[in-house]
Amino acid sequence: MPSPSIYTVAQRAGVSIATVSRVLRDSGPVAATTRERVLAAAAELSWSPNRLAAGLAARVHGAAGIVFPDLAGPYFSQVVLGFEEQAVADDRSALILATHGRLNADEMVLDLAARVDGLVVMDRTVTDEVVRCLEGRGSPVVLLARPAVGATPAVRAESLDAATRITAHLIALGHTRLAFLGDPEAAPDVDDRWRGFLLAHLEAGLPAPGKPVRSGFVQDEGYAAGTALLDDAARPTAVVCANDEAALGVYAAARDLGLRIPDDVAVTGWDDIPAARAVTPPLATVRQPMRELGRQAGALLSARIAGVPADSLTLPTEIVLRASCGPPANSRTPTNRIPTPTRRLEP
Amino acid sequence: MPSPSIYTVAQRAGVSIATVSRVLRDSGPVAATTRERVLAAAAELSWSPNRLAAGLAARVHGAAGIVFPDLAGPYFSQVVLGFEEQAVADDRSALILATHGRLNADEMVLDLAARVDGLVVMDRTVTDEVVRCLEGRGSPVVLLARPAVGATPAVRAESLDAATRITAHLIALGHTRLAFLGDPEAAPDVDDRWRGFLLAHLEAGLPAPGKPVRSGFVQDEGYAAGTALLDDAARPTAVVCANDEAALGVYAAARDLGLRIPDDVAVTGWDDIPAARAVTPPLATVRQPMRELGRQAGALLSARIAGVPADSLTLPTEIVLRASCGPPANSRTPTNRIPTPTRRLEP
DNA sequence: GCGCTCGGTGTAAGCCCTTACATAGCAGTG
DNA sequence: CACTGCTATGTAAGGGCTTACACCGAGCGC
Repeated sequence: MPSPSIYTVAQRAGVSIATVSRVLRDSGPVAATTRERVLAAAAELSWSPNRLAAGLAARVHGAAGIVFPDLAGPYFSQVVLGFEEQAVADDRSALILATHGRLNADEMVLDLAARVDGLVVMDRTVTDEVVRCLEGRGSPVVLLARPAVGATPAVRAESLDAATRITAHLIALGHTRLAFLGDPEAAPDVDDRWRGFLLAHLEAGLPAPGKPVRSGFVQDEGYAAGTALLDDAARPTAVVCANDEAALGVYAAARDLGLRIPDDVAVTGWDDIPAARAVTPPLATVRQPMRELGRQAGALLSARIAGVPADSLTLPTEIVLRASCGPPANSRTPTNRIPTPTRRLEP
Repeated sequence: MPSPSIYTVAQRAGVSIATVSRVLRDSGPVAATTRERVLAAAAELSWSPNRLAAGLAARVHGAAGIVFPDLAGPYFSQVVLGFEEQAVADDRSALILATHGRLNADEMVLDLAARVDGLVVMDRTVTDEVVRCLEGRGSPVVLLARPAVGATPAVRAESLDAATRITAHLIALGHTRLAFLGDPEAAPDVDDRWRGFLLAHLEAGLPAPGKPVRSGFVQDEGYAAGTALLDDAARPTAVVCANDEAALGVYAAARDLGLRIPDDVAVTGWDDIPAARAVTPPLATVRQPMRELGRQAGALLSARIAGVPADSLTLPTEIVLRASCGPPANSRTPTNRIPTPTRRLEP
């Protein structure tokens, strides 16, 4: 038995397919009794309209996609979840695409674009070139955690200023040998954090720090980089990490080297993942509104899909000072927060 | 200018639309020179076939979906990522749907089913009823981390045995007052863990333990539950947690209550998330192949979509003993692993 | 030379909807 | 009572692709 179609339902309800469509989409007037009959017929056949056909006719996909490098750690998960929430709120399905190492990322993204009404593109997953190509083909794009491209808006969390200030805080505590752990080339946000780190040195009149100690976003890489960095008599007294998970790797490295945090080495992270509060000492970090980033990107995308031009947006971050960056180890609930203001980028 | 269609391309290449389709789908014979011309025409117009139309004609969505409760923590992220990998490998897009608290989950899942070729359904997101309904409508389903339903197969990680053994390990260390932290009603897997916990008591001839201390999967809930549990003179000497994040919440609770792990209280988790190795002392836990769960579910789904009947599958877990569960605190690299065998459920 | 097989191509019939436009009935006007 | 203005419904034209089937010419065995 072939699955029922709008024709089957129309026949059973004794109306035309146009009326069935009207009932379902609630477009155009339908008599109450007719509506009942149609609904009943649809229920009896347990029919639901074929999305493919509906989309084809209406020229709409009813779906939005998000492209991200990986789903490693809370940051990406939360962003994706925020995006999904917004998509559902806008009555769209959410498609995901992780590029990881995949070399044909461009191709995959282009392919994905053919099945959605718009796309959120994170980080360095694809080149600006591809973004322009997408827009050229009529796919609205919103960038996330990377700079705007032409008329394509970007949603970001403030990084530069927060990085400057958390570094300045460490310097104010007396640290003079600081290291940055992370890879500025891995993501635009990390580059901002690195530049803030540099800026704080400049502003404090300190000599320029050493090059970044390259590390990815995962704990294992933080452990490896942290071990290399700290297993040295000339080790820094403070390590500013590009994200919390790498910082947790440094925690493990310090523990395995017999170093105490913050007495022997101060550590800061970025993101404020839950584990940051579970470790001892609690990890000082910069909180960014991960879920909100995804949600806002989704909302901007919806606007663009609707034809409304959208401006770029920078969400505020919040410095969260905790015991890992130097306050006496005996302080019990070190959660002072210094908010930074929201700001909108000029178009 | 309307976007190009297969007709535009055919015209430009001087062939019929059938030939264009053949070139693109590589179905049927096409002369090499003709192929070139078509490809060139498509490139010049930067045309790519409309997926909606293609899907409609071929009666295929080229997409698979996964339904999960939330994306909180590494477990769900990794599972989803594994699923995405498999989907891409099978040349399908991945759709996600988080049900969170949303009360109309059933409806949303049914809606999602209308836009994919098959669905992976995790945990208690929807009832068995809905699963049957989906299958009834011709949507293949694979269950994940929940029991099979009729002919719908399930992919799971072994829980009962591992829970029995890690509890037995604690008992062997001399613990007699153990508590289980987690909500057996929250997820079938947690229920298995709870039953394993009970079983170990039985086997050891210990009196039945108290009821589970209810807690969700997130750290904050673990903290709250842990605080309530430990802030009591009659506190247990060991806490078996339903997952690592809740266990990390217990870590924070213990710290805030001035209790030492494992001297004052032993703690175990579940999942073996990266942070389990970063905390001090390292967290003993049960590793489950999170990514692999998602991948296998995706693979089974592909099989079912292809019309191949698929059997349920249980993946092995691995007990990872670390300092949190009792070995002297000075032991440095406590990573003994006790593997459990893979097994297949009989159909 | 003759029918045959077969590679290469075109024709046209769907796939299942949405929606502009046409039609019909009916209550309310002047 | 003809006419207007609705509301309720039907008709039919797509939307952009896949694919069964028909067709045509060329190489081939005999």
